[in-house]
Amino acid sequence: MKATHLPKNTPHDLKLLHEQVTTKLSQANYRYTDNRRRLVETLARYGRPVTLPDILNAEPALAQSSIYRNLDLLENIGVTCRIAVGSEHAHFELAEQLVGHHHHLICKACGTVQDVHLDLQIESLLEESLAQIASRANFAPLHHTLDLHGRCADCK
Amino acid sequence: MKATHLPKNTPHDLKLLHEQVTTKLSQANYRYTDNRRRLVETLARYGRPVTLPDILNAEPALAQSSIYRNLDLLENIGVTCRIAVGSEHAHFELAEQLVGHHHHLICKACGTVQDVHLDLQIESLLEESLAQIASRANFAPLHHTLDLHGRCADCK
DNA sequence: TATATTATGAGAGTGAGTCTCATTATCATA
DNA sequence: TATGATAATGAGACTCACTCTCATAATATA
Repeated sequence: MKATHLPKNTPHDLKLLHEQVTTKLSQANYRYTDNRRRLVETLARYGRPVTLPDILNAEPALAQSSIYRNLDLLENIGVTCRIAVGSEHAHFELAEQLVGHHHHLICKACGTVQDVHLDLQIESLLEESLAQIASRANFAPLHHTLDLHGRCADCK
Repeated sequence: MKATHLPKNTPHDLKLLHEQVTTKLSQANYRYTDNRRRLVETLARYGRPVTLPDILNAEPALAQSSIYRNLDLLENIGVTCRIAVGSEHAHFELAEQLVGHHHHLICKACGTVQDVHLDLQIESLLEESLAQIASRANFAPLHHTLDLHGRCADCK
């Protein structure tokens, strides 16, 4: 359990984030309750995909069932994203619509996931290549995920 | 290792595959039992990542516990690979050491996973870029996974 | 053949995640 | 501000993919 990244939770970013989430929620006729606000803020503060225990660690007053329920709801309206890493806890983070397209470094030892950005040029080459592959397979592409597995700085 | 593209279940490929698995098993002091042989052959025949129900469907006589146990054992010696797709069943396929590096088309609707190959040139550019990212993050990379999510031909 | 080791299968056990439902909070309208 | 309608919450029961246990069976070695 390492310290959370800080540059992401500046008051300004948080304010903007809350505004965006407010919009998305109200468009779907949902309320931006305290629970949901705390959940979104926790994800923003971590700045990387986290598990339910991570969330509970940051916000022990939240109920497990409510967290899962809200993560599901938020995922459906494009605020949150669930990623399956291994067979243990799922990881959750803010959706790419909010924090931008990125990829993951996944530590085989401690399970921590870290966000990284691919060179834009390679990213677009990749997109192109994937589009070709998809059309060849008669597959309707939505998005891609690219993860690098290995050992993080702390574990290697 | 080019024979892994389409005719995956030709007798010749199967024979070669069994030879490779035999070697790996004996090196680890394990036996190539009937159960394991059937499991490997089933994965080879499917030619794409499959779930436990898929395996049971092809080989109903196998015991669930034995399948999971052997998939675990085979994964540890580099014969098999488990991939986490969603929150439902895990998917299993032959390891890249045996069938070559590849990527996945994952259908959001039916959950089916399909193997695809990326253009070699882009693949190496990607490798390079990922190596850079890893070294910048002081991360020891082992391998990467690239999945395209969307809807398969049958579901779109 | 005898003996030690490894593999198997049936079912019990585990635990992440979901569902239920009674309670509470919030909204809309008068 | 009341009042009724709707949405959200939390505690715990429940599900189900997966793992573990242990008695039995198969295989290897002496």
